[in-house]
Amino acid sequence: MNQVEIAEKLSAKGMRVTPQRIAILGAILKLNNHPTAENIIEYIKINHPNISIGTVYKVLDSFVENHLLKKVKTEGGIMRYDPLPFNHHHLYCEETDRIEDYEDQTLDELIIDYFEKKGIKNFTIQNIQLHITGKFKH
Amino acid sequence: MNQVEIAEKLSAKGMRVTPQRIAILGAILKLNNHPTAENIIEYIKINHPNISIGTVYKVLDSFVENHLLKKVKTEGGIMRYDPLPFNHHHLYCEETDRIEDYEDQTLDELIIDYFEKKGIKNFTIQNIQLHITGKFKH
DNA sequence: TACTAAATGAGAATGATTCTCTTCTAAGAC
DNA sequence: GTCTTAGAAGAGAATCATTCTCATTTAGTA
Repeated sequence: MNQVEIAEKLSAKGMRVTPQRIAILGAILKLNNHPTAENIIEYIKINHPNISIGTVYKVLDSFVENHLLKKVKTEGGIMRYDPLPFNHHHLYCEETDRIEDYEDQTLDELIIDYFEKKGIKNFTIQNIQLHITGKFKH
Repeated sequence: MNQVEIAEKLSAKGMRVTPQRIAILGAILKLNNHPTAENIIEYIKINHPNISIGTVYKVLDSFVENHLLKKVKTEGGIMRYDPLPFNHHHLYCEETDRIEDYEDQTLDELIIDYFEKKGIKNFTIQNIQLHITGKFKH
């Protein structure tokens, strides 16, 4: 996704298009590894040494608010970010701290069907996400 | 679970039985809401005002290492803890920050069967956990 | 081109967690 | 029951991740 496309995404969300925001969203898409704020800061420092840490945190928050990003569920401590807007699942490797997206429409349908029939007492489901832990083979 | 049972659990894991450890694990079981370290500290301060914050963090870490607790997957920032040792799923209410355990053996079998047949390319599955977000009705 | 509300930069502040060093104690040996 | 000691705890400093504050800059509209 190039800068023009990113700018369009921002506009579409009613957000001002600033070089910092383009850089930050671009970094996340390029890194493509559910990065932490620190990963993102390190990455953009190369081409944008003047973007401040506070700005990165504020921009990330505004992206989450505007549904351009989602925070990844991890075991706490440090936030990680996910640019994929549509629902998907995650593969976690605890050894390497690597998180990969996992999409499986057949399984989605299976689970959605199951809960349409069964439901959960006293609970209205809004989203279902699988977190699969294990090991990557490479 | 009373103090004797907690002590037995600690012994069974080869851990020294100390009043602090009994108090901390007891608090988590009593709170029964995937508490943060701060929640736990506040709770045990009532009956154990001298247990230090550093101790609580160290004890929590040792419980995780010894499989007495698991860290809950959340969207980062603050760690929460889960005393249930066997696999289960979680219901998340983002409005209230409430997390409830969800067990569904039928669904477990369905998903395990599915992955036994299908598998995931380049990935060895170790555990599958559902994270269901939505709203509690009370 | 001018204007201004929104965004950014920079660094201080905050909160959550980890670290360090001294003191205490659980549990094993006798 | 006493002694010993490795492991645990207490206390507070240190670190880290994130948030806050205020002055300055700027995107986008008129």
